Amino acid sequence: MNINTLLTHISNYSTLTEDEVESLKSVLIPRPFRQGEIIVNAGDAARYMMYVIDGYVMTYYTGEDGADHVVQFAADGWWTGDLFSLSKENKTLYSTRALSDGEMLLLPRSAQSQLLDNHINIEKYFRMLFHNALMRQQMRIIENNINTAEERYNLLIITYPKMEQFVPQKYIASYIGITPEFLSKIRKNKAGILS
Amino acid sequence: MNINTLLTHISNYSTLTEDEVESLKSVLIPRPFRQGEIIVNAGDAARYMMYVIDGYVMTYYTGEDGADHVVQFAADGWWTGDLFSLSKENKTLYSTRALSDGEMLLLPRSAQSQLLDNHINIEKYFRMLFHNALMRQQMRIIENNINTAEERYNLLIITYPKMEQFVPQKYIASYIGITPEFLSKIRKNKAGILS
DNA sequence: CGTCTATTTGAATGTACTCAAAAGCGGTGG
DNA sequence: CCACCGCTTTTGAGTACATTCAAATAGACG
Repeated sequence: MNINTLLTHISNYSTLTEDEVESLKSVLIPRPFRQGEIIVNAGDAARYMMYVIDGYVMTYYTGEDGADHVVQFAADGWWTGDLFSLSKENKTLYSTRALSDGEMLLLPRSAQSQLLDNHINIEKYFRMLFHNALMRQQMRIIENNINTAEERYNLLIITYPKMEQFVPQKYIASYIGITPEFLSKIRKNKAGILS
Repeated sequence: MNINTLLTHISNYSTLTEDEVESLKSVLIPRPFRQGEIIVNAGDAARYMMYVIDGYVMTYYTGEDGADHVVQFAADGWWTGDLFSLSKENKTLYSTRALSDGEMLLLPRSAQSQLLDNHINIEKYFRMLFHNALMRQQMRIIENNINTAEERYNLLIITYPKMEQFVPQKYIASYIGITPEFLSKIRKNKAGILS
């Protein structure tokens, strides 16, 4: 199992002791996945945090009307899904689906609680991780309010140029909060401008 | 200074030692505020996290066009503003403004770093605080995409009924991402239905 | 009371959605 | 290898949601 990518990621935030590294290694579960596979289903017990080593996944919320709403895309080097694994909630509200073949590491809920309680540097890592994620989400809410759909789309493909190559358009549409039909029209306009 | 409200809040998440309580008390700065006062201005050095003891404040982002966008309201018992005080950034992107007279506790940036490094239970508290805030923000993004402006408004006043009494409508409009004019029309429709 | 700001109202416009149908595309089986 | 199936994307017409701009009204505060 290639845990190095995660250790490198952690080292950007916090310095783990040998002991902490070993404790972490001992509880992570490698989990390969295939394109299209549903890795976690909303309503399941909230069991894992997931760290993507290779490939692409997305996490989405299914509304009362049955429509899916993409919350997050994740590529290698990203944690994803199931923040609720740490909270009081038993069930996760979100589903996670593979957009390509790949592999992730699962960090089980109970093991994570143990790690956090016993290893201050791991606690620190997650504190900083959540803090950064929170700042980004806050900015995303503002950007959603300020920008039109077309501007949100442009921002997305500038920030993550590779995303278009592996994410079906309808999921991109969902992520930026519009219908697939309307995204198609936006793209058509852009093409017209460039030609 | 009334720090008890904060200590109670912390005790919901983490149990502090006597020593930790003393350390925390020693660095908090009471800060009374008056209605309309700008407590923090965007572009200022990111100096404090703020915990509201009494009264109401809001935190907002000023766009390139000069328009303000409300990020968060905070009443007593809420942390607010300036998440960036903990990050690498030197300047805060957000301004904080008092919506009523009241009082807050300031937790200076440097003191907070010290506290987090030296007191695992305080680190744990903030980890859980950020984690909860992150879950809420994620859900807010989804709700913004799913719901119309009218539904977002209804959701807000059901969740925080008292808010209408002290927050000017234009700020509520900003928070839910619409113009003040359109919020006025939404409210007019509701009144019509009720009469 | 007067001034300043917030809110309301209305008309015209722009942005995004719905619904329906057609076209494109990838995989599967014959 | 091709024909078909299911799913995604495109296209268009009609509609709904939300904004802009301008003007009138209402409230707050000194």
